Formats: sequence, structure tokens, C-alpha cells
Amino acid sequence: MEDDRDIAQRLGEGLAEAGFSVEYAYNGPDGLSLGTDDSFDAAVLDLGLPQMQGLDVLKEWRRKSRNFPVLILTARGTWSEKVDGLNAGADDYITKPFHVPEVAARLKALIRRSAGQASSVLTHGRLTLDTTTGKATFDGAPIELTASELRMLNYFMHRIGRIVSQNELTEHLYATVDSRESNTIEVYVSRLRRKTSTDLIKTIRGLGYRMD
Amino acid sequence: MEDDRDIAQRLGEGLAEAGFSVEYAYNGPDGLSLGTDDSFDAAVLDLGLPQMQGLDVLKEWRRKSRNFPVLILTARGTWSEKVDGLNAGADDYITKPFHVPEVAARLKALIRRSAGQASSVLTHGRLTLDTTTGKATFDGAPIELTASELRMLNYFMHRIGRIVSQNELTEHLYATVDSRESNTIEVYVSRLRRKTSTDLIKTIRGLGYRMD
DNA sequence: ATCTTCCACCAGCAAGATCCTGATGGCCGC
DNA sequence: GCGGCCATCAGGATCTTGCTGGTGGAAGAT
Repeated sequence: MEDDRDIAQRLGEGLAEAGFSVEYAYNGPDGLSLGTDDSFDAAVLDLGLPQMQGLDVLKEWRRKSRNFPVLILTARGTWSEKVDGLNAGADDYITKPFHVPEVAARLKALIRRSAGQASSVLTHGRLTLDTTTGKATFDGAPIELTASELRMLNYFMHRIGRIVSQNELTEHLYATVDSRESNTIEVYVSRLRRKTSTDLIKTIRGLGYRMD
Repeated sequence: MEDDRDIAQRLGEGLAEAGFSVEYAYNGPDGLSLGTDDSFDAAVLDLGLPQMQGLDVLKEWRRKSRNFPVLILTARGTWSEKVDGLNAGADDYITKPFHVPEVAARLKALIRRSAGQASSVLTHGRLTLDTTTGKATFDGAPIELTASELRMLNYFMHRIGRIVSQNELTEHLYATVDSRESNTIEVYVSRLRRKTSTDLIKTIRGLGYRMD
């Protein structure tokens, strides 16, 4: 099993580089609760691991109406696995060994497609954010946001009420964690506040920010 | 190809669940007569099947003025197929493997559109595009479009209000995604704008374009 | 309370990323 | 060979980004 983790890590790093923010689960129950509790854009599921019941995890997600797209990894030649996976509600598959950039590309395509059907409008208080149209409104009035501001706002709106640290934000927005020599995050928070309202994002000194 | 029927069945069940009533044909002649004799709201046509001449079926339908919307399924990476399909009068395409709810959603959209205007003419604002004849008008005046411009415009008009990334466009217009090696997309956007209006397609820096 | 220290804020700026478009040459079908 | 389409280039226009420096304010120490 040791190199399964290697695989997962390599994939995770590659995806992070491609701009995804990634979380792992190395066994069934963990994966189950991750997919149930958190709101993800997509999941990658390795069906090739023994004792993992990847398919059961997938079925359980679907039973609970978690409809994010799922990409399954199968060993080469295990055709039935692939068919079972698709029947269980997976959206795409890749056979191992895989090229990380390809996984990233497929994931992006899946996310894009699924975004097409879900109403991707987040609402919170006087704020509204539609990620597929890139439009945001505050008190009904449209506000112009740049790409980075949009990413940040999106991140906050998915984490209402939770404290979000600056490190977390840099990781999410930049994929590369250049240690905190700059105050870029503060600057972007400031810009968001200016475009909406001062009390939209509360700062928790020494810990980060929170939106609620 | 033993699982083609599996695919068809999975799709059929999914569509039935989504409220469609479904009939199947597993070969060309059957499909031809189904589409000719019966009156359907829409058809899903798998072009990936050998010996099926899905395209010929489609052409024959169109020749006989059966104008229900047609959604084609293509294997991924077969770019020419999808171009041929669209040129032969298909209204939309989805690459396999597909997400059943997505197929359902697209079908509904197609049906709604065709019920609205009974032809393959897309209208949006001052713009008009007939997807079967490839003729477009702006403010009532016809505009000349090349094949690529047409495909791009078609793509935009099917995605009104949505952000469409450059990658997405290259993927749709071409086979491979060599990002940022060329600025072809920008050039075509520019040409479309010149032939219609500057504010037809809005550019969203860092994210893509949006028509609305 | 007052002071001190440190963290956070934000206007403005320069560098760089991103995009636009006229021009050029190659390619394909006729 | 000719005409139209296509991909690419290059220069310039425009917008975004990340940073700086001075200011304001909070937490902790005295």
C-alpha cells in the first residue's frame, strides 16, 4: 500500500499545481465523510485499492444526493470495474498509469460540465455570487470583480462562519506557498470589502478571517 | 463493443427517470424508420458505433424534413466526427463517457428551444443564427461567417450568459488543447466582434468570454 | 490608564499579464 | 493558379496583480 499513497500524493501535488485545492482520504469511511460533509467540486476515486470499497463509497454519495462529478481510476484491463463504476454514477474514468495533467484536464472538463446544470448561485445575506456567469451582486446591484477577487469570494462563501487563515487562502489562491513575506491576502480582503461592505469579512486577529 | 447496449440502457433508464419516454434502435435502418415514422421530440444518436452510419441516418432524417433536435454522442478525441455531425444537422453533442443528468438537461434545453420556434434558428438580441443552414443575421442584415467563426458563434449562443474559457473554446473548436501557444481564440473573437458588434462578447480577463 | 508593540488596513504605483487587431504567408479546394 | 480561409506574429492598448509605505487600531505589558 505504500506506493498507493505515493500515487495519491503525486496526483494531489499535480492537481494543486493545476490550481485545484485538494483533500485526501486513504480509506472508505474517511472518503465517505469527506464527500458527505464537505462541499467539493469533484472527486477522484481509486477503485484499484483492496479493502477500500471505492464503489460503495460512490454509491453512498449518490444515495445521499451528493452530485459532484466523480472521476474513477482503474487499473488497465479491468473493464468490468470501469463499467460498474459508470453504472454506480461515476462520470468519467482514467486507467492507470495516468498522466497527471490529463487527470487535471478531465477534472476541469467535468467540473465545467456539471456547473452547466446546477444552479451555481451562492447567496448569503445581501451578497449573491454566480460562479458560472461570474456575476456578483450586493444589495441587488452588480459588482465588478476581477478573477482573483472572484476566487477569494467564492472561497469565503463556501466557508461561511468558519475561520479562514491567511495561509489557507494563499494556498487556495496560488497553489504555491511562498511564505508570508507579503500582505497580498490582506490587500485582496481589503478590495473585497471596498466593493461590498466593510463588515462582510470579519478579521480575527492572529488567526485569519471569517465571513458570517 | 459489448457494452454499447449497456450504455444505451443506462442512458435510457436515466432519461426515463428524468421524465422522458424512450425508444431504442440498435442499428441504422431501425433508427431511420423510427425517426421517419414516429414523431419524436428529440433523438440521441451515438456516432461511435461501427456499421451504424449514424451520420447517414441523421442526413436522411434531415432530407425528409424531420426537424426534431438531434443530440449526438461521440467518443472523446474524435473531433472530425463531431464536426461532421454538427454540419450534418445535429444540434448539440456530448462526448462519452457522459453524465446522464447532463444528457437529460441538454435534451430538455433542445426540446424547449425547438418547441419555441420549431426550427433551428437561435435568436439572441439583434443576432440570429440558423444552425442548419449556417446563416446568420445581425440587425436583420445577413453576415458572412466562415466555418470556424460559425462554430464559435454557435458555441456562444448555446451558452448565453455563461463564462466560456479560452481552453473550453479551443477544446470545442479543435482536437487538442495546447494552451497559450497561439492566440487563435482571441483572433476569432475579434473577428466575430468586427462582423457584429463590439459588445456582443464581453471579455472577462483571466477567465474567458461571456455573451449576454 | 497609558504605553508599547505589533498586526492589519488601504491608497497608489510600477511591472507584468492578458488581450486586441492589422498584417503576413501557407494551405486547401476549386 | 487563384481565391478564400486559416494560423501565427508583432506591436500596442488595457487591465490586473502584487507590493510599498504610511496610518490606524488591537492586544498585552507596565
